[in-house]
Amino acid sequence: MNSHHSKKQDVLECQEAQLGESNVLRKLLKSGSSYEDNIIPFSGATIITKLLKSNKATRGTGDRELVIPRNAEPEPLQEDTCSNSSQESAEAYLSPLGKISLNHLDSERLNEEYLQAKRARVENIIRGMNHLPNVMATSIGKDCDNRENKRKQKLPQQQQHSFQQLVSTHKEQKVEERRQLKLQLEDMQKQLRQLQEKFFQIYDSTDSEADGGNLSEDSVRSDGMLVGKHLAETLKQELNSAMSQVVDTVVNVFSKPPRPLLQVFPSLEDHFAFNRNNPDFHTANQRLQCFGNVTFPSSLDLFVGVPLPCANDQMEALPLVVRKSASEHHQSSDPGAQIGHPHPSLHPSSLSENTGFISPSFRHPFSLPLAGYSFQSTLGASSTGYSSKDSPGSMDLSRETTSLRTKMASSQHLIRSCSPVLPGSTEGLSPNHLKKAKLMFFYTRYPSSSMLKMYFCDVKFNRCITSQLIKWFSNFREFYYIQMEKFARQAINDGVAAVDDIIVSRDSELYKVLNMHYNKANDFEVPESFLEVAQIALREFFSAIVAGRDVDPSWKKAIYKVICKLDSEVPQIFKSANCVQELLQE
DNA sequence: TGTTAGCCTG
DNA sequence: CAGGCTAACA
Repeated sequence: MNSHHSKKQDVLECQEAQLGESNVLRKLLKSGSSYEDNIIPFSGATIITKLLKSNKATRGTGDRELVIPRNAEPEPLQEDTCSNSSQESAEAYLSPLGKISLNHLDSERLNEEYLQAKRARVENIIRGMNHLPNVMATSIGKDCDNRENKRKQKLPQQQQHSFQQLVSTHKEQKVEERRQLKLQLEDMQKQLRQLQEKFFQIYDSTDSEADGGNLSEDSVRSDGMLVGKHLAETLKQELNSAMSQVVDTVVNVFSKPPRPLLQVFPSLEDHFAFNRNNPDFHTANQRLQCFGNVTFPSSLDLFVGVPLPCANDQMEALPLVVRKSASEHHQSSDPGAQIGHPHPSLHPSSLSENTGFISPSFRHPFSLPLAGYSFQSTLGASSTGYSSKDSPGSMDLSRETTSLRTKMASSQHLIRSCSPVLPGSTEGLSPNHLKKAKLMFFYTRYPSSSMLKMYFCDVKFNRCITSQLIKWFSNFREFYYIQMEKFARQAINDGVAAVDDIIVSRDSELYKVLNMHYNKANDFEVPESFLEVAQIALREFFSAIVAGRDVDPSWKKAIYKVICKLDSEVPQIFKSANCVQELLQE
């Protein structure tokens, strides 16, 4: 897996050795598949990780207002008693049902505790920064200690004070702490920026010959090295943005009464979405998973030195690999069971084969299509929906294959994400359009060109595009009828006598083959009507062959005539530009 | 004459 | 899946 370490990474490592710098950004880029696990506690990377985690938790509930920030808490180190106690109090405070009726003193106290929890979190972050390379100032650590003492001083005695005292001292402390905290955070942000600058100086020095040191969009796209820079540049922006959020949010938190149900950090969706109307818009979950599971080095490895294809956007991912699993599956089937016989292992909701299609032209290098990635990396080959009867050894091989396929898909995706993308309606047809067309085929085998124009409204139609789209459906039909004939003949060979014995269900091999072709990821629920039409078509072929009509060279035309009348209405959702994403989220 | 379906091939 | 080709059709 790591045998093909990239030149890019070697360069990075070399430069790192020269400068004697361990680098947060590099860690982000370099960390392996268990990205989060490998991060050294309190390294700078944890900041980002925690930010991401907080968002993950937020998104996971699906209801931001009800998110309890507890989920977003940075995990304290065991020896970090300060953080621990603070977190405990914060948790007690944040318990949604435990403390409903509060008198004023209680709320003041809880307010204080809440602030402490917030401080602990910030300190946690600051500590993280303190572990960064030498560019980070040491003053932060001191501040942290001071503040720890301060908190210890004023922890328990509050209840002995009079109400007035409590309020006034409290206000003073709050104002003072708020000020200090703000300063610290801004300082932190500045230091982080310095760190980033250093990182990018390294980058600039390596490819200054290539682009004169400019970080222009065009140059960034011009080769694999620059793609890496593009990625890093984006990361830089994200870091900056994240840090600003931290500062703003914490300052904000300290300026307002405590709100247990506060959303601490903005969701990644807001953070990364370039344009919701863009068909390439990813769900936040996908993006989150991509951060959580993506193996950056692999991705980098794979696109280093690879020319960026711009002209042809249609690259179906590794059909051979997919077919392999399918053929293995077929071999395991009873030869006589090709039609209408159940095969229990295929689960309709399997999410595994997502790599069958590469989502098109994502602009954000981190927006990897990793919904499938995490499943695959977790479940391995068994998640393909097909049961494997192979030996453990070949299981591993198959697992490797799956992993490789996933990575290559990701890398292709990355490559594509770096090709120039025109805003608005696309010039050409993207892989997503192809996927959409395939899904539409489940409803219509013979779409008119006017219908295609209606359903692909995000496409700038011209003669070429229209004929390409028509050609697609022609190809779909071709495959469809070839399968029909094949399975009809097989049924005859298998001794099926009556047409009525031919049933096409979701367990049928015919259906599986078709599903594999038009719905590789198996993430779309195929309409029942498709099964009915397929059954009719299969029976037509069966009858024609049995009757010997296939001696006529044009014997299929009669069948086509029947099938073309059986198109059903394509759901309105297919008119949406990003319907593929919408459909597959269900 | 332009468009499209279908077949064959790579 | 795309390209090339033919035949059918408007």
